[in-house]
Amino acid sequence: MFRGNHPTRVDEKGRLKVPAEFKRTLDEKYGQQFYITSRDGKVAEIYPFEEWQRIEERLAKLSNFNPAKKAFLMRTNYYGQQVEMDAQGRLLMPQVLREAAEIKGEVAVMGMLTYLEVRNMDLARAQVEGPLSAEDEKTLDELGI
Amino acid sequence: MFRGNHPTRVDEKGRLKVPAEFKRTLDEKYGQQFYITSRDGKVAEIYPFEEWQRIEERLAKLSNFNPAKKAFLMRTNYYGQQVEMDAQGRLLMPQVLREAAEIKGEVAVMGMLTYLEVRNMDLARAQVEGPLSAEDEKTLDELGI
DNA sequence: AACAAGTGGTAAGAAGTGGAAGAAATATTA
DNA sequence: TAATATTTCTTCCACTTCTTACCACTTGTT
Repeated sequence: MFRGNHPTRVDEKGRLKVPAEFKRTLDEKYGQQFYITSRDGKVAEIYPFEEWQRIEERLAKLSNFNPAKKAFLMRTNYYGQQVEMDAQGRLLMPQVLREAAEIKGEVAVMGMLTYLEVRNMDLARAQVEGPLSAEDEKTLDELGI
Repeated sequence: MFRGNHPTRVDEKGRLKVPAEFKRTLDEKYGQQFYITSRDGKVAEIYPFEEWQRIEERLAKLSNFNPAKKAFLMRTNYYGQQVEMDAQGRLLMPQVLREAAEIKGEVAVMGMLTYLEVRNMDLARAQVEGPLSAEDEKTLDELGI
């Protein structure tokens, strides 16, 4: 299960160094194959291939004419590529995605339990600056968080 | 149950010495694993891992599209890391969080019953200086406090 | 004085980085 | 169209930096 933020770098060749903490989990639970994509072009998503296949299975239950399925596949196919980790623990990020999400230099790699999200560090920081809205605090308060 | 303020220090390597008083409770009730994060970037929160999982369970009840859940997870994921205590009773604070909340040198560790809050000592002092606002006093008065 | 708590340093190994060599793809020219 | 040149991409190797686990000392407390 992936949790928390482990900052890392993407070099000029577009290779993302997988943070050691996440790599340990990947090595013991998954293979070397990954599917890297995005559903909005702002955040890159790294799926161990086995996890991506689960998503495909769920999609298979929907008709090929289902608009949500078509829209989702259009996006994930556009940004996506199957990628293998190299011997140094790096992943080559798809170029279209790198350009769309400004994935270069310092990036935040955030654990989303079953997969990883990659964001441009500056954009991520900007997004979390400032307090939660009063409305959001109320929702969380009701849950006892 | 954690209560009160036990000041301690964070060394240049970012290691926070857990005050003995809190460590006793941690040793007898919890494991060595912690989730350290923040919801506002101003105050670090240290959760025994078991306690953090409870929060995750409560969040699981909300839809992934719930704005409060999204905002909360974005922040806690951005600042957060899973951390293990070393043999000397120290916790390595995540670097992004140290920088955001100015966690270095003298800090206040305050017991929040199920978890701990860590603040830069100077900022904490400034925050408690001066009297309570008239509005706050009124609220408390109505409760008979 | 003895023990618990807190602090600092170090060295081995892990993590991270850059670059060179080889392979593949594309372009160029006869 | 085929042969060759050029460029881009990819894989692999070697070096450097940094982390972290451990050890040892200092300070404080009972």
